[in-house]
Amino acid sequence: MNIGVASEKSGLPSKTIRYYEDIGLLRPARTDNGYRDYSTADIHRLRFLQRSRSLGFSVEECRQLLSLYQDKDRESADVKSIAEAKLVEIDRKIAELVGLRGLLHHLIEHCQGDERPDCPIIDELAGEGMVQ
Amino acid sequence: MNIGVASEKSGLPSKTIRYYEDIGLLRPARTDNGYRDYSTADIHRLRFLQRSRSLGFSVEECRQLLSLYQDKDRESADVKSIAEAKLVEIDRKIAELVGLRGLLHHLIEHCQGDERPDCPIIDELAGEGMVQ
DNA sequence: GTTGACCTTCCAGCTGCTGGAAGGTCTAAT
DNA sequence: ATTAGACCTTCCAGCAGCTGGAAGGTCAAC
Repeated sequence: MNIGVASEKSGLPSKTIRYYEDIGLLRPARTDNGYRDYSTADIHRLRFLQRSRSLGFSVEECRQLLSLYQDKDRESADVKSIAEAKLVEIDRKIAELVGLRGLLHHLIEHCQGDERPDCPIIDELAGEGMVQ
Repeated sequence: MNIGVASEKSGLPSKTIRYYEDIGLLRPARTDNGYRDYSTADIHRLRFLQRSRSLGFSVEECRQLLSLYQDKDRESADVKSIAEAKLVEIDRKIAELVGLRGLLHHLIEHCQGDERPDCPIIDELAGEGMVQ
């Protein structure tokens, strides 16, 4: 299978697939003309990568998960601990964004949004607002 | 004021302050020896940048906000629209993370986390799980 | 035989810094 | 007067995770 087909089947751009190869995530065979030749197992790996990346795992985490995926003797505890760490991280990010959202929303509510120069958003950013 | 003092007063690392100068966000004076010399107005700008960055605005958005900050004839509507766009973006990010969190949580709940190789997390990433 | 769609490699750039090297300057203690 | 150290300067390189583009090889159809 050429890279274009692999791209279509995995949902990853060709560029990304080549990049994953560059950083050693997978090594497809090559045909005589030098084209990459993907097996169905390769496609499974690519789809696995696509899914784990879109679930928010870093490339390095994906590397670990992929090796666990390919390891028939893996312990599910190994996978679970990676996933749990990621969950904690996601929770932290959500909390941060929710805090940000609250502050921004508050500022927008208090801004007239008219043609005058008075603006509580600017005041806050300048450190003169009521929200410290 | 030397860059070290400016760093302390603004809460930004010296490296970052130099970087902001590189990309044209501010141009401090220089003393005879070539050292950067920050005025109190510069410190205000740096604090403004620090706050807007930590509120999640991109450097380019900060550039716009900073020019509005320095524009005495600005219209608050201009600032409000930037802030509102950012709010929409934050909401989108939160929704995405919450979705992610749900899926990951679900997977973790169903994983034994023991010494056996069966693992629904891996199964899902491989595209064999019940969550598509 | 030529067009156009594919494929290859390599190099550069994106965001927003951060680290480090190599060197100049200033201050305070000896 | 010297010297240690804490500052400052510039420049170059790298982080993640791609993405774009150039320059060229290959293949299938017309």
